[in-house]
Amino acid sequence: MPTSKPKILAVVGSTASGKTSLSIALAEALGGEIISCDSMQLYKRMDIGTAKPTAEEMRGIPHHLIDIADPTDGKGAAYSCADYVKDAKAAVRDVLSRSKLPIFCGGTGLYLDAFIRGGSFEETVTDEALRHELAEFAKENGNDALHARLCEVDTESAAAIHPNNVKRVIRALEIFMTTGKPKSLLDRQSREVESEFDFTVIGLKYSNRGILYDRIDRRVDQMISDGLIEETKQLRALGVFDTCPTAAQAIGYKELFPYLDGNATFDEVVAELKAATRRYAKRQITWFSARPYVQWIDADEGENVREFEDIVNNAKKLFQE
RNA sequence: GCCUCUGUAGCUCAGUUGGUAGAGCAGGGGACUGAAAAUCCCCGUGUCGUUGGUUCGAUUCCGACCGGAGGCA
Repeated sequence: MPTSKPKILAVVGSTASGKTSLSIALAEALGGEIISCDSMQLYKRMDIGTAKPTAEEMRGIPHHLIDIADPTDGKGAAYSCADYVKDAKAAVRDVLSRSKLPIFCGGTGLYLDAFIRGGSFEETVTDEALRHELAEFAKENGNDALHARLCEVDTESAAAIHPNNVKRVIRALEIFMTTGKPKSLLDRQSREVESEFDFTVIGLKYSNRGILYDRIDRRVDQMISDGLIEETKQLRALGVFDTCPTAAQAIGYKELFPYLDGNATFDEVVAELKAATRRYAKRQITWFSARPYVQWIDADEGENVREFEDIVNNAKKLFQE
């Protein structure tokens, strides 16, 4: 006889879709606390560029899994999806212990997906030296040669990963070489475990992509006037982008380097940052659209963004059904 | 005013020794459970500035005109 599972809410959507304010309004309305699901906001010091909610925006709602890793301590680099699943589980228990509703909010689809699907990962394995070695192998012998090596030990993963996707091929090989088990087997095992939670996942959707892109443009301009350039200089001075490869991937900083180095104009670099953010939004939309568990609500209607209150009410209705 | 260069995809440009054209970027679609704001895959018809001429056939050659860049007494 299965006992009823604890209910959990999640708000997803692309960058600049408005999920942060929606999640906070829902937390206020439903007595919840936010569990961030963002691979970049979890880093300390990276505030403006990651659009981390400010204390004012949080409106007193507790936020979890923000500022939990320090990109300057050298260890932040190792943070992975597996760590996230572990940390999220602890955060959910913590929130539930206070009889509050855990509300996930974030755009890192992989992290949320891994958590929702349940299951757990084997000991996190990362071997920088091995990665480097495999990358060299691919460079010297070609992508296909590296892919062939994966094919020998894990046909299933090899079939699922394009030979040119070297990063993924390396990761699959790394998993096999450090755990002795093929990634495809581990994935299958984790799929057999059912989630211990009852999830409602709400996605914010813009039928009119132009509206979303305008929001992105405006948000980038806002970040600039909030001091993004200064923040980038500080993070750079701290060596964040050299010592923390994951943080170095964040959109919002690396795009500005050419300007800071005098190799591009300010306008060029801002345009590039906007374009990079648009591309990211597109990838997020593709990802979330393919998740069967997402229930979509419209954020826009024709040429306009809908009333925030309507959006909140629709989300509440979906959760309570 | 004269001379030279230039006008091709939303942008930057390549090309056709005359048989209606192709790259990069942007954009669109997609994949993805262990680095994911990352990584990877697929998608290119556009009055070839306008208008006359030569030609079986012109975006390509010639002329004029219009726009842009540079040079010269």
